[in-house]
Amino acid sequence: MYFSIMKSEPLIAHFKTYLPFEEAEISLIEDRISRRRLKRREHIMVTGEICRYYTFVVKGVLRLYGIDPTGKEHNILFAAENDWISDITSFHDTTPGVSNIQAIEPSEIIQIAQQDLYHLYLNIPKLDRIFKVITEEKYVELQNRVFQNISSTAQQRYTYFHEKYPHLATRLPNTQIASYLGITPEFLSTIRKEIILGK
Amino acid sequence: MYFSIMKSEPLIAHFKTYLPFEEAEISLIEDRISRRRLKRREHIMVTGEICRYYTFVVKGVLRLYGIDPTGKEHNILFAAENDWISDITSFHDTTPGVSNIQAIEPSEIIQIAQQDLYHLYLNIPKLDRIFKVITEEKYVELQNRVFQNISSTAQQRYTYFHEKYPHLATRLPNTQIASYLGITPEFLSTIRKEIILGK
DNA sequence: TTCATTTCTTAAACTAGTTTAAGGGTAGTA
DNA sequence: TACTACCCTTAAACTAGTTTAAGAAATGAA
Repeated sequence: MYFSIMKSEPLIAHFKTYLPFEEAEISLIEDRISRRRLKRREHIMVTGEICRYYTFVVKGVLRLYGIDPTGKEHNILFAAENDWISDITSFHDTTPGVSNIQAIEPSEIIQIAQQDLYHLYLNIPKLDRIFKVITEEKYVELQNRVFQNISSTAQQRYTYFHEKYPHLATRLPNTQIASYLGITPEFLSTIRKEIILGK
Repeated sequence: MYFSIMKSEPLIAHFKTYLPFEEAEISLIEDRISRRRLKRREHIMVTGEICRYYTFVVKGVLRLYGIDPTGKEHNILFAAENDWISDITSFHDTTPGVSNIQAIEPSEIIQIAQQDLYHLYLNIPKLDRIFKVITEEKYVELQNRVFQNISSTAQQRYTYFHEKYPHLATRLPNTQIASYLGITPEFLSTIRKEIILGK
């Protein structure tokens, strides 16, 4: 499997959008990550397993979903290019996780194992700063989603999703979007018809 | 207004649950915070204002809420003792915020202004680490809430809220809880009756 | 190119949650 | 003490979203 001379290149480019990095730091990171390809529908974690990696998406789309007591899947988030995905609690505490992570499209990812990430935190202190900022950004996104969920109708939530994530909305099957919005695919279908009819 | 010799004492105790602190660091923090009391219903931020402070709750309960286009309020989160509350985007970007923060009970808070927090980040690097962990913890909580919102009925969400936040559930008016769950107070009332009747 | 699977749509019957309106209980204040 | 504002409840009519079932359209593997 050939990628480029530096397998960490897309990840370094991502970090550099936050703070500058030196060559020595880059090669520390290069030594502590792994890179791999995923097939469509391939899982990198399932409920009950320990989440061993912090995963960065180089190419493709992944979803993190939970399963309710009746066995139904519910999409908690999507991660496309330059986004992160992991079961944070399972990863940090090394405990069995409750979520599932699956590639929706054929994808390419970079992964950092727990011990490697902790090693990097120790040797590159600005990574604490960077992941603090990344987590804050993702926290704010999630907070906006909670506000949508408690204050809007399904149609408004669907419209908001289209405006905020056009690259995802056009690329994902509607069943996946319905699951993310918390409605049935059938109801999403009627919503879409109403929007076309201008209601 | 008299609090104690160290006005930062509850905040330091909070930080020490993450990492040890030395006297020099503590006095740096002591010099960069302010402490105040809030009356019931007092606001520390309203929509359109810039959120000037990261706020730590020493005593009492605050809520962060948004207002929808029809003018209705929706509770995004509550913060009780030893929790943080702020409009993160407005705080970091110094831009007008979209949320409102209000004391539900008479409360006591510790506040850190943006410049002071950045000064502390520079001089006490482990604060980056601590706030990274705090934000991750709060992110996970919010993710669980999103899962509840998209996968459960109102009754299940109410039961979950009671189990997860008993200290809040018993202390808040039901109207505030209904707003947080994304339902009307009338429907919460019928839910509560059904639970008592064992449905 | 064909077959099998996944994805999307329609419609009818159903359930979950809202709205409106009215009334009762309680706490804070003049 | 009585007033006011707030909080909670009940019930009936309504609207938003689900379920079930069936079929059409698109996609992927052989």
